[in-house]
Amino acid sequence: MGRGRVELKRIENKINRQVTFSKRRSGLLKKAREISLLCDAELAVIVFSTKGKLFEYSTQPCLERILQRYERYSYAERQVGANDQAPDENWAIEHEKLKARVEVLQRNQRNFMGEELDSLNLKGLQSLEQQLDSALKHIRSKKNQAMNESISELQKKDKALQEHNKLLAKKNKEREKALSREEEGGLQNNVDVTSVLVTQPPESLNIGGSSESKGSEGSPTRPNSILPHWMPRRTNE
Amino acid sequence: MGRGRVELKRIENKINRQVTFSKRRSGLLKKAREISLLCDAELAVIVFSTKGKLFEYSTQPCLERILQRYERYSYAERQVGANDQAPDENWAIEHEKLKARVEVLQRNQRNFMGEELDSLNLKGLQSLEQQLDSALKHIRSKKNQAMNESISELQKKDKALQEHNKLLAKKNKEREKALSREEEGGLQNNVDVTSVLVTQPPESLNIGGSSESKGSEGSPTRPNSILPHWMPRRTNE
DNA sequence: ACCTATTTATAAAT
DNA sequence: TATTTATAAATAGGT
Repeated sequence: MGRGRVELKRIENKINRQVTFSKRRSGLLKKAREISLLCDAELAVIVFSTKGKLFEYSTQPCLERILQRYERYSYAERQVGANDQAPDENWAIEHEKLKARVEVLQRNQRNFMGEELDSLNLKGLQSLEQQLDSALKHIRSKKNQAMNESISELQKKDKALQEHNKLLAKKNKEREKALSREEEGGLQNNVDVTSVLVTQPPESLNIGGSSESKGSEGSPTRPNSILPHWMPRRTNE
Repeated sequence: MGRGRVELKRIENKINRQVTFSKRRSGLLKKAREISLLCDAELAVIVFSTKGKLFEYSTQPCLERILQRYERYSYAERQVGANDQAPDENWAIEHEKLKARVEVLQRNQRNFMGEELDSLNLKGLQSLEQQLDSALKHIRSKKNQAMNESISELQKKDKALQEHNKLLAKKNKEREKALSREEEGGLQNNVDVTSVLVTQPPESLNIGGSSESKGSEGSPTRPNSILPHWMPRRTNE
C-alpha cells in the first residue's frame, strides 16, 4: 500500500522507520477500534516504540482485569524497592548504563531472531548457530513434555467419561426395564443419554498453534475461562 | 475496502459479523506483526471474540512480559500526576521504564538461549520454537554464504600466489643462469625463493576476522554478564 | 502535515 | 471455510 512493495524487515533508515511507525501505529489502532465496533469484540493493543514510548488501545473490561491482576503484584514489588532510594546524582550515569545495556540486549535479540546478521563474523554466526540449536533442543523437549502431559491428562479424562457413560447407560437401561414393567406404553420419555456424553468435544486438544490461524470460531467450546487449565502461567517472580 | 462503504457500527447479521471478525482479526494481527518487524517495536494484541474466544499476537514469546512492562510504565506515568516534584523526578520515571525494558529483554534472551523455559506456557514454547527455527535457517544460510565467500577468496589468493611464485621461480632461474655465466662459482648467495613463497602461511584462513574483530580481544568488555562472548560490538550506527 | 500512485485489505458473492 | 472480484483503505515516498 504505497509506492513500491515493502520488504518485511526492519527499516534501516531511522527517519523512515519513525515515520512508518507513526503511520502504521495509527492504522493499527484504528483497525483495532473498527473491529471492536463492527464485531462486538473486546480487545487491547499495547505498543512500545523503539524508544520505549507507549501507545495503546483498549475496549476496556477484559484487559483491565488482566492488568489489575498484574498491578497488585508489581505494585507490591515496587513498594519494597521504593524505600531504599537514597542517592540521586549517579542517576544520570545509571541511566546511561541502562540505555547502553538495552541497546546491547536489543541487538542480541535481533540476532537471536535471525536478523541483523551482518553485524556478526563467521565465528559469531557459528557460535550463534550452536547456541540456537541447543536452545531449540531444550525448547522442543520441553514442549513435547508439555504436550504429553496434556495428552495423558486428556486420556485420563476420556477414560473417566467413558466409565461414567457406561454407568449411566446401564442405569438407564435398568430404569427403562423397570418402567416398561410398571407402566406399559410409557416409553416416549426415554432419552438416549449415551450419545450426549460420548459426543463431548475434546476441547483441550486444540493445543495452541501460532497466535491465530486455525480457530474454528463456531466450535461449541464451553464458556471456557479463557486459558485451558493445562497452560501453566507464571505464578510469581 | 470492499464493495461498498462500511458503517462503523455493530454488524447486525450474525453470520456477516462472524465472517468480518475472522477476516479483520487476521488483518489486525498481520498488521501488528508488520509494524513490529518494520519499526522494531514491541507490542501485544489481545482480542476476545463475542463468544469469548481469545486471539493474540505478541512480539515476545511471553505475552505476560509485555503486560508487565505496560504495568510498570503506567505506574511510573501515574507518579507524574500524583507527584508535582517537577524536574528531577522525570529521571526516576525514565529510569523505571528503562529497567522494565531491560528486564523484559533479559528474560527474552534467556528464553532464546533455552533457559528459564518454565516461565513459558505451551503456546509460548511453540512460538519460540518456530521463531528460533526460522532464525536458525537465516543464520545457517548466512554462515554458508560467509564460508563460501572466504573459500573462493582464498582460492583466488592461492592462485595469485602460485602465479607469482611461478614468475619468481622463473626469474630466479634466469638470474641464476646469468650469474653462473658471469661469475663462476658464486652460487652461495642464492636463496631458494621458491620455497619461501610456497610456505607462506595462509593467514586468511582465519575466516571472518574481517575488519571488526581483529585484536579486540584485549578490550575490557563492560561488566555485562549476559552478553555472549561472541557478540561483537558494533562500531557504527 | 498533506498529496497521490500503488499496494493492501476486505465486503460481497460464490 | 476458501476463493474470487470489485472497491475502499492504507500507506510509501514525495513535498
